[in-house]
Amino acid sequence: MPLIDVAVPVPLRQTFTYSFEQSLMPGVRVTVPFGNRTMTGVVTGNTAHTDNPDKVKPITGVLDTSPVLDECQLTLCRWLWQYYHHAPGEVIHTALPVLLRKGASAEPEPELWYRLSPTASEADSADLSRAPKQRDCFGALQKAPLSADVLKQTFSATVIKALLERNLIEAFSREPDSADRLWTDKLTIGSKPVPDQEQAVAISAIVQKKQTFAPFLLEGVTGSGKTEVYLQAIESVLKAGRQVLILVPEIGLTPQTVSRFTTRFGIEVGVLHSQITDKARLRVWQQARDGALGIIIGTRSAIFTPLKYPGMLIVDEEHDESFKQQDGLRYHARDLAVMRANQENIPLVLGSATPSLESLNNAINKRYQHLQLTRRAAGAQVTVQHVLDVTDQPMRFGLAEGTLSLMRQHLDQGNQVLVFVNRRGYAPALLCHHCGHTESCQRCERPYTVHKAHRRLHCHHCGATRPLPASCTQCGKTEMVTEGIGTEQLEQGLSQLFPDAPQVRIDSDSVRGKDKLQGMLDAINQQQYQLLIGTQILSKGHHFPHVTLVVVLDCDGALFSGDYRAPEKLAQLVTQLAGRAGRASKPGQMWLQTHNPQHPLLQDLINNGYGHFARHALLERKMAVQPPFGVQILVRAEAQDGQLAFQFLADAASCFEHVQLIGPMPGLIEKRQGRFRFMLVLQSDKRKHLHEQLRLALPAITAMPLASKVRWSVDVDPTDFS
DNA sequence: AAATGTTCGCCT
DNA sequence: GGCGAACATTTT
Repeated sequence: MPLIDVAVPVPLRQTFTYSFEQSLMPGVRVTVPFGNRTMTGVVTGNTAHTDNPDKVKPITGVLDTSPVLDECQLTLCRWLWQYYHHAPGEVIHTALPVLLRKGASAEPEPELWYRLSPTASEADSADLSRAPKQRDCFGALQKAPLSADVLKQTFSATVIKALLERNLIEAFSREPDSADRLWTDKLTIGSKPVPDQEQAVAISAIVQKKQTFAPFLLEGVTGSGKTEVYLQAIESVLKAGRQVLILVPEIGLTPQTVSRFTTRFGIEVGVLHSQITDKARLRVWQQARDGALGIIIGTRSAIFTPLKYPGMLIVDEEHDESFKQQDGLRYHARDLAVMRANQENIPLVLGSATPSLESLNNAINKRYQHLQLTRRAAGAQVTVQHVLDVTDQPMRFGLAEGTLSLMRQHLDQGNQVLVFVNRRGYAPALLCHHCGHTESCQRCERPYTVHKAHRRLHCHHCGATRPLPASCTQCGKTEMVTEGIGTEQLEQGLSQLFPDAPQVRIDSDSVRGKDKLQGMLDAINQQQYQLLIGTQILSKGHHFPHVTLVVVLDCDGALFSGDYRAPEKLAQLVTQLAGRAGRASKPGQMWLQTHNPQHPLLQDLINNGYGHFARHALLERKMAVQPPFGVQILVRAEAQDGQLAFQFLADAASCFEHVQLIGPMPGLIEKRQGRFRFMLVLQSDKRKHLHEQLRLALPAITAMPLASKVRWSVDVDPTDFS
């Protein structure tokens, strides 16, 4: 009997060998006995040898006639479990839509359709004269049978139900049409602008590389028309009958983004994001696999979407942190996109106004072809950036006098002003004026954030909340004072200082609910508000043409953070924010409040721009042998008893030779949800060597007695050190 | 991870 | 001796 390797969804770094009467195609789902239960696994290969022949059991069921993972996807999965040192079963689990993990059929379900019942006749139509809706519905079905989906767009469920009860129509099920490449007929190219010279160069460079692996870094300042380059490159791929997969950051997938593609090409676009239902996700997966969709646009996990006719991959805003998964299989979708494009032999476009240092380095080394858009289209304007020294300045709600008078000027001219703070809530801490005690979350040992609107304290690390205390929990005195400024307090303060300027606050608290953000953004651009207060969300993808002044409240935190990536993140944020404001007739300006106006990073950024800053930052990384010049792998551990987590990492550390070790040390957030967190950084200048060392050490680490007592995980190429 | 089997302390 | 909690073992 042939032996078959199966990836079973358990957190063990191995596949399991089963037997079956015949060999099976890799990528086919099977049910297998596992311990005392049965599980759904995926065939990864056929094998001749096994180390434990006496343990081999037979496969009990085969779920698929054709594989749910094609050759290319399986290769990517193998790469994933080796590169990220993760359990094969869990890798395959993440690569499949939820419903397929649960054993649902991978083939499209028969659709529900309606037609006239054989007994119905012309005369029945007349009987319906007193029920006009039913008569119309009957009339529609007289012409041709219709699918339930289509019928329900015009008629309500009650109308259909009534006709069914009268036995005038009947339901039947029908195999869905094979829609393979039907979109090629519908493809129409909407009106498009003539690209400028830089755009034209970029487009032709990409279009040339059909059906070959070719990575591009498209570095385009905001307003330089990156999207137009995407659109015209996509056009050429679609015309060749090939599919395009586009990855966007979590926050960037708005109806507007999608409509840019539908209006240009007139074809349906498959959309994948975290909000979508399991059923809808499976449907897009099937349609993409069957070649029924020309364009698929989605967030991180969309990188696993199968394509029948792969033509091109695009990662927009490639620097965005949301492309890196921060739990389970900690893959980076941008890096996986590079592997995938290589595997599928198609071009890959990584686009950003503020490219990651990793991608920029690859472009400088000529591993990626570097395409630059430096000119802004007519109508866009450079926002001038300044530093505002707040040392010894009297501050009101976190704003210096100088800042306030600037704001007054811009508001008086009828323009919009955007104030950026990176803290939600009213204030980041509540303390006792008498004894100095700071109210802190017991589980995280971090100060609570004050939310005045809800009259509660919230822990932003673990989500715990409790009522706002009237008196100090330590000494019982009732004089409680807040420390620091959050969006909520700023909103309140600014309404006092500028009572005539209508204002709006945009942070994850105020935009809870799916269409709320869009509504607020529309209202802003219709100039219903003059003063915009908000967090990160404001820096992502939306344009504010009436904003002429951007104020960043405090950038000192990022300059002296324990996270060596913090300056890069600040530079990206500031540059993205600056790119959101103003237009030709109303140029914008930006002021960064700081206690360190002479800080070289700040000076470089505002005087020379992100591109220069990033190249300089790369030099510093090179000297420090930090990524992308050095390789890092993080081993994290957490436990209720901090000593156990620390000891586990200390034991793990002793398994390595010739690897630079940092730690074990506490995480940037030392305690979360009642567990103490530690990390061990493995570092080397040679990627292969580090991975080899870890591969050799992992069996020993897994076998350590403490390994089952603490929660631990491996994070390759970490971006977050909390 | 999850389900089993094993050990051990405490109660009557 | 009986019971449940805590801990250890196994998974092909």
